Order: sequence, then C-alpha cells, then structure tokens
Amino acid sequence: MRKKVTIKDVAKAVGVTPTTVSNVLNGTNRISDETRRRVLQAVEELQYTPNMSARALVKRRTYTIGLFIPASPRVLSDSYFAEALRGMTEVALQYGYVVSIIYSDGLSDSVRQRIDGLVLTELKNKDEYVQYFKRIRLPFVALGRGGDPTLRDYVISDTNRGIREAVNHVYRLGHRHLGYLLGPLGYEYVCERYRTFRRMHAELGLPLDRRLCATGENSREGGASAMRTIFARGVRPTAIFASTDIMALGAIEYLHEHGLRVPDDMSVVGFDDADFSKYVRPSITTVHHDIYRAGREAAFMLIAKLDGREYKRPVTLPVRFVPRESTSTISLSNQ
Amino acid sequence: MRKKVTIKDVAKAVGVTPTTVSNVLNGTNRISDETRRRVLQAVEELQYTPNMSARALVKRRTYTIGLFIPASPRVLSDSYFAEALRGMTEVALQYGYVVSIIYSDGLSDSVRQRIDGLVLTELKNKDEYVQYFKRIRLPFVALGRGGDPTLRDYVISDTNRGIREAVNHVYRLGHRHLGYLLGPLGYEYVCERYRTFRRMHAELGLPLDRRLCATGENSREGGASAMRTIFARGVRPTAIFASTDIMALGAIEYLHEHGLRVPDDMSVVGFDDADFSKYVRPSITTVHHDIYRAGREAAFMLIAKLDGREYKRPVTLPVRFVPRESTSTISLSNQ
DNA sequence: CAGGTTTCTGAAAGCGATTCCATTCTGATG
DNA sequence: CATCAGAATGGAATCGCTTTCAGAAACCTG
Repeated sequence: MRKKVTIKDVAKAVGVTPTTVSNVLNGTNRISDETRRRVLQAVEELQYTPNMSARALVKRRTYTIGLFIPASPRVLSDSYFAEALRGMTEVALQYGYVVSIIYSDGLSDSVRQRIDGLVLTELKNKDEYVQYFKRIRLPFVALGRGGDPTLRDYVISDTNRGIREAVNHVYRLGHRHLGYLLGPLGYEYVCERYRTFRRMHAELGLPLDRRLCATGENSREGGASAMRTIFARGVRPTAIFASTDIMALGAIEYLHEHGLRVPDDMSVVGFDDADFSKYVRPSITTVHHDIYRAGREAAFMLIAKLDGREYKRPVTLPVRFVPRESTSTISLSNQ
Repeated sequence: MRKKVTIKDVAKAVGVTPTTVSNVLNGTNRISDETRRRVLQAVEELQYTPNMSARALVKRRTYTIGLFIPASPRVLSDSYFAEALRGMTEVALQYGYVVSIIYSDGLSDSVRQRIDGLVLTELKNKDEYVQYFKRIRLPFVALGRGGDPTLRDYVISDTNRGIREAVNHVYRLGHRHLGYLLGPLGYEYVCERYRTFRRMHAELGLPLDRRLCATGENSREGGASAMRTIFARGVRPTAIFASTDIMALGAIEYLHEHGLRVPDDMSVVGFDDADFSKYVRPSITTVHHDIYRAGREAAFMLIAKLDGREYKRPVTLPVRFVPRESTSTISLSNQ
C-alpha cells in the first residue's frame, strides 16, 4: 500500500509549511494568489485528501450528522426513512459531512463523540428524546413538529393545505359524514393532521360527529381496529380519513371483509402517499409529501446551524393531493 | 458546557498515567487487579468516554463502516435497504462501530478517510465498484454474490432452496408450462435465480421453453413489458416466475389489463417478499428472505475482517417459501 | 527615507488518545 | 547476596492537522 500523503508532503512539494497549505485549504488566512495556485496544484497532483480524524480531533467536530430513529417497533415506514436518508446524504456530502443512523436502542452518551448533530423524526408531543438531546447539548433539527412548542428548527409538510384539499375533495363528491381514524395520540403529526381535519369542518360549517372518530395503532391492524370501533358504535360515515396510508389500507381491508366496497359503499382517504398506495386495489386517495426534499432541507438546516451560518426556519414544504380510486361520488344508498 | 473529560482527567483522579488508563481500557498490557478496579471506577464516576477522533487518529481507523448503495435509480427496494441497514447498525454498535451510507454518486477517494470498510449490495456479474474498492484497498463484504467469482466474503440467501420449493409448488398444482420474467441480466442475483429455475426443470425432467422467458427492467413497467414480450411471441405459460416481487406485480397488472385473471388464468410467483406483496390483491406468492438478518451477518463478517478475527464465509441464510393468492391449481381451460 | 501599515508565511503548541520501550519493584534462584 | 526474570507502571513520541502569534517583507505616506 503506497504511503498515505499528508499535509506535510504537499507542503514539501510546494516548498512551504503545512501552515500555509492548511490556510489555503481552509481559507483562514490570506495567501498570495501565486502560492495558492501552487498549493492547489500540488494537492491535485499528489491526490491529497485531508485526514478526517486529525481534522476532527483539533476542530472538535466529527463532520458526521445522524438520522435518529426512535423506537424499534417502527412506526416510520421504510420508504419514509430511506427517502429522508437519501436527501440528507446528498446535501451532507456537499458540505463535507457524512450521515449515519442512530437508533434509539443504541443511544448512549458516547453518541456525542460520534456525531455533531441529529435530525430527529417522529416526535411526540412531549418528546423524551428532545429533552435528552437538549440536556447533553447535542444540536438537532426535526423532521416534523413536536417535542416542545418552542422548537423552531424543523421542516414540515404543509399538512394544512393537504388535508384542506382532501376534505374539499370528498365534500365536493357529496360526502357530509366524515370519519377519522387516528394513530397514536402521542405523536404530534397525528394530532396536527386531526386538528386540521376539525378546522376544515368548522370552515365548511359541517358538524363533526365525534362518534365517527376513533384511535388505533399506526398499522393495518390499527386501521382495521379503529374502523371496527366506529362500527361498534352503530354509526357509519360515508367517507373516512386516516392518519396514514397504512391505516387507510387496514380500514379498506376491514371493510372488504365485512362486505363493504371501497369506494362504492365508503370512500377512504389516507395520508403520506406510501409506495403501496398506488399498487393496491383500490389505489388509495392520499396526500403526497416529499420526504426526500424534507431530508435535504433538514440536513441543510442542521449543517447551517453547526457551521454557524444563517438559515430560515421553520421550513414548510408543499404537498400534493392525489385523488385515486378509493374515493368517489357518494352513492344514493348512502345518503 | 462542562469541560469534556479526557483520559488525563481519569488518570489524575486515580493517580496513574494516561498510559495505564489506556492499558486497562484496551487490555493491552497487564495491569494489577487493584489498579484496574480503581481506573474502572473513576471512568464510571467521571463518565469518561474516549474521544473517538483521537483514537481514530492514532489507530488509523475510523470505526465506521458503510453500506454502499450503487446507482441512483434505485433497483433496491426501500425495505431491503432499510432492513439491511437496521441489521448492520445493531451489530456494528456491539463492536463500537457506527454505520453510514455511501451512495455511488458521492463516491470519491476521500471515502477512504471516512470509513474502514463497506458492505456492498446489488452486485453485477462483473462489478466496476468491486474493482474500484479492491484497487483502493478498501475492505468489503457483499450482500449477495457477484463481482468476481473469487470473492468469498459474502452473505447470501438460499436462493436454491427457495426457488426449488416454489417450482415444486406450482408443479404440484399441475403447472407444466412455466415462464420466467428476468430482471436486468447484468445483476448476479438475476442470473442466479434464473439458473436455479432452469436447474429445477432439469431435475423434474420438465422441458424449458425459452420462448416463455423474457427480460425487463426491475420495476412494475419492466414486469409488464417482459410479460408483453412473451405474449407477443404467441405463447402463453400457465404459471410465470419473476425475478422480483415488483416485476411480478407489474406482470399481474398487465394480465389484469388484458382480461386475464390471476391466479385463475395464470399463476404468478415473485421473489423477495416485498412488503406490498401481502397487501396487494391477489397477494403474491413469493420467497421470503431475511434481509435484516443478512445485514447483521454482513456487518459481523466485515467487522471481524477489520478487527482481524476469524469468521466463516460465505454465509448462507435460510429462506421461506410463502404461498399466497397469486398461485393456484391449474384450471381446465388452461391445460 | 524613517516609521507605520499591510500582506504573507512560518514556528510551535496543542487536540486526546495509543504504543514502544524503559524503569522500578518484587521475589525467586543458585 | 548478587543476579535475574517477570510484573506493573510511566515517559515520551506520535498520529495529521489547525491555529495563534510573531516576524519578515513589501508597500505607503508625509
């Protein structure tokens, strides 16, 4: 293995000291154009890449940011996670950072040694991890709101807009009895989506029947079970909204098993635009948000924070309402 | 922010030198039980965690391994990726490593500075990246076979077994005209699965009709298009195998669009057990393999390699054949 | 042209660990 | 009792880079 080339080698090649090389590379001090040119050329020729460990040691920085995944029984869908990661990695790269994954299982004070900051996901209303990271003074930004109302460093989808369009859509299709399948209430995004749903009722002057709303886990089973809860109350909406696509899917399956057809007997709306949502039959009407983009923005925000640059916050990303097969005009029998 | 505690602080607290502390922590030299005890206690009390950058610098190691994702137009499904990553991260943690993602886009010689080794995925038969990593002498292991027949450091699913069971299954259901939808031939896993499929024909004494086999991209469109290719030849299998579930899904959709029902008019078998495979209607008969486990094994293998420990290789993981709705007894009309 | 600025470069001190080698101490051996 | 082996610990160099501060050189300016 040919010897690793260090900053000294570059310095020697140019006939300056390591200090100078470091200065041109980091732009710290003023360096004459002539010297700069020669240094850069030597760097090029020798294929010099600075040793990250050494730099990290003196800068007290690791140039690594983390994507934090809470809880092992994933609530996060795989694609959410993969997309966010992909976005983060892309911008991290631009700024000389790499990203690694931190699962809550493997959390210990030594993470502080490994990463400069975190992107948090799936925040709860009052999030224990947020407290923890604040305490150990680990900088972070969040994907989605939550944790603590004072937090401002987050990027979020324009839920408001998405749900508004979705509700308008079914309203225009003639639906007046809308139900809602909530995920676990501890999560901020669950509450937020539901709040918007309620606000839309107010705006449309539509009464909201609480009996048409129920809670379940964020899973197919959860969706089915929430649906069951509503039926058990002896009521029946003509259209039902779910916190997430996966719950919507569970609800659809439940309905099918009980002889109801979607969308003929009931319309269903999800949220997230999970990748299965367009595969399944009926395909699920939902609200698409761009997690990849959110990952990019989050990484950008975090790195700006770490590097002491300015950044705007919070960031709100547009969403897109995606009507598909699971919603249709209300049928006469259902009026 | 309270000052970071270093190895010196620990040493001072105990009344020894950093050397001694380092020795007890790394088990390098013999240390009296008494001293060891006191050092450990001080470490505990002071909450000392060694500075990774410093250690990395002298050890010339980063204690980071990477998961390598080739090509941006992902062929890998999100869940494959997420599962592998989860498995890797878990065992990495045990050995004091962290894992980060390396996309082929962001590949440069400086990755060498950031990671000690890589887990490769989606190998081609003759893989350019394998060549590259060999050249820059970056240790790696692979998830799946490929790249170069001499490579032995890989973990693989027991494809053989899976396809054997799948073929037997449809054979017992009465099917005799089996087709095959191949993904891109450059990928080793595509070839391998197909080879096994052919071998099964030999074993069963079944003639293999090449006209029933076609190639397409690894996507829904690709599955549909391969299916179309076969039909265009004026032939029609009674059961069709696909390289992957996503291609199987595409094929099913294609069949539906052309008035053929699955499984009544044609049985379909996938491979991978993607997460949508149980959601869709009909749910897809497939071969399940445990990517999470594969991720664990791969990380274990890589770290053993890096740390100079013994490890067995290659590793073959069991698979499970999962019959679902997309396969059934051959109907009379099809005989 | 003396004196004051400005511009550019270098010497040296770390950053926080590890590691080679030397040193001290103890106890055993002939 | 001199010698020596072995056990436990410490001294000092080192990994490759950044950074502070000082000094040299060049440039003004009145």
